[in-house]
Amino acid sequence: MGVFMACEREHLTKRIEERGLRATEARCRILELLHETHQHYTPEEMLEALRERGRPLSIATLYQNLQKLSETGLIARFVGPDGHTRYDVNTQPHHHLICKICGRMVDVGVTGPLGSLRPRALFEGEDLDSWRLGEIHLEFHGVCPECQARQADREKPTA
Amino acid sequence: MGVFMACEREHLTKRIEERGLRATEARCRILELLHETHQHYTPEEMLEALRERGRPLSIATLYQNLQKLSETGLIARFVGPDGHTRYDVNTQPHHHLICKICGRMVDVGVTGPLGSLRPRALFEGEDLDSWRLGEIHLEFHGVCPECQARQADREKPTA
DNA sequence: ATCATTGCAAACTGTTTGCATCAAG
DNA sequence: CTTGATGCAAACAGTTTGCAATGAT
Repeated sequence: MGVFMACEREHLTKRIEERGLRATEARCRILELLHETHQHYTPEEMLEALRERGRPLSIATLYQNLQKLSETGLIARFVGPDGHTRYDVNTQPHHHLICKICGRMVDVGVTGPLGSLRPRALFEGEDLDSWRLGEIHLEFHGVCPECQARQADREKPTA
Repeated sequence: MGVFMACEREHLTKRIEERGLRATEARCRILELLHETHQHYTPEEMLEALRERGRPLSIATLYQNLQKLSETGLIARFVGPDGHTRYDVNTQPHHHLICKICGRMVDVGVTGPLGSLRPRALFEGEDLDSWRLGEIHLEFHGVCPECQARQADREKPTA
C-alpha cells in the first residue's frame, strides 16, 4: 500500500484540481483515508483517524472540506441507519451489507433478478400503480465474520 | 373516519396501558395522528400537525413520549434518507417507496423473488461468503402520482 | 497581490435532561 | 397520597458560519 502512496497522491491531486479545488494537505489526507480503508466514517471518526495518522485537522476545516468534496462529487454523503452522517468514496450507485452486531457497513453490488421486484400496497386505497418506478436500493442485514467468531468464542469455552 | 374515533380512542387506550404506560391525552393524540395519516413524521412536523388539530404539545413532552412509545414498541423510530428522525406506526418489518421529488415515503411490501438476491463483492479481498445473511430491506425510489402531475403541468402549458 | 483555505469562536438545530408542578390511579 | 406525566429552561451533540490569519499561485 505504502509503495504507491506517492503515485496515489499525484492521482488524488489531479482528481481534486479537476473539480476546481486546490489540492491541499487536508483534502488529500481525507481522500487517502477513505480510499485506503473503504470505510464509511462519520466526521468525528474521521477526525480521530486523521489524528492517529499524523497532525490533526480542525473540526471546522474537516466539515468545510467534507462539504466541498461531496458537493463536487468526489465523495458521497449519506446517513447511516444509526442516524449518523457518513461519507463514502464510492460515488457509484451501490448497495449496503450491514452487520447487525457491530454496525459495520460494506459496499456491495447484487446478483439476482432485481428487476422483477415490485412494491405491494399494505393499505387499502394506496395506489402504487401510478408511481413511476426507478432505482431500488438494497440493505442486506447480517452478521460479519468477526462478530460470528466473537459469538462462537462466547459459547464454546463454557461447553 | 370520525365515525369510529371514540372506539379508536378506547382501543388505543388499551394498547397503551398494555405496555404499562398511562394513556394520557398526549399519547393518544400522537398515536391517533400516526394511525390516521400513515405518514412518517419528524418530531417537528408532528408538533405542527398536533397544533393544527387542537391544543399544542410542549416539545419536551413530545420527545419524551416518542421515546416511551418507541421503546415500548408502539411505534418505530427510524432515520429517513434525508437524515431526519421519523416515526412509523407500522412496527412490522416492511419496505419503503420514496418519491425522489417530494420525499414522500410510503410503507410497502414486496412481490418477487427476494430470496434469490445475493450481495456481490465490489472490492478484491472482500469475503462476503463468510457473512451470515439475514433480512433484506428495500428502498424503492420513484416519482409519486402527484409529482408526475406537477411535472406534466409544467411542460404542457408552453407546448 | 490575490484569492482560496484554515481554524477559532460563536451561532444554530435537533434532542435530552433536571426539576418543579400537575394529574391519574 | 404516591407515582407517573407535563413543560419550562438549561444542557448537549452535531453542524454551520463569521471572520481574521495563513498559504498557495
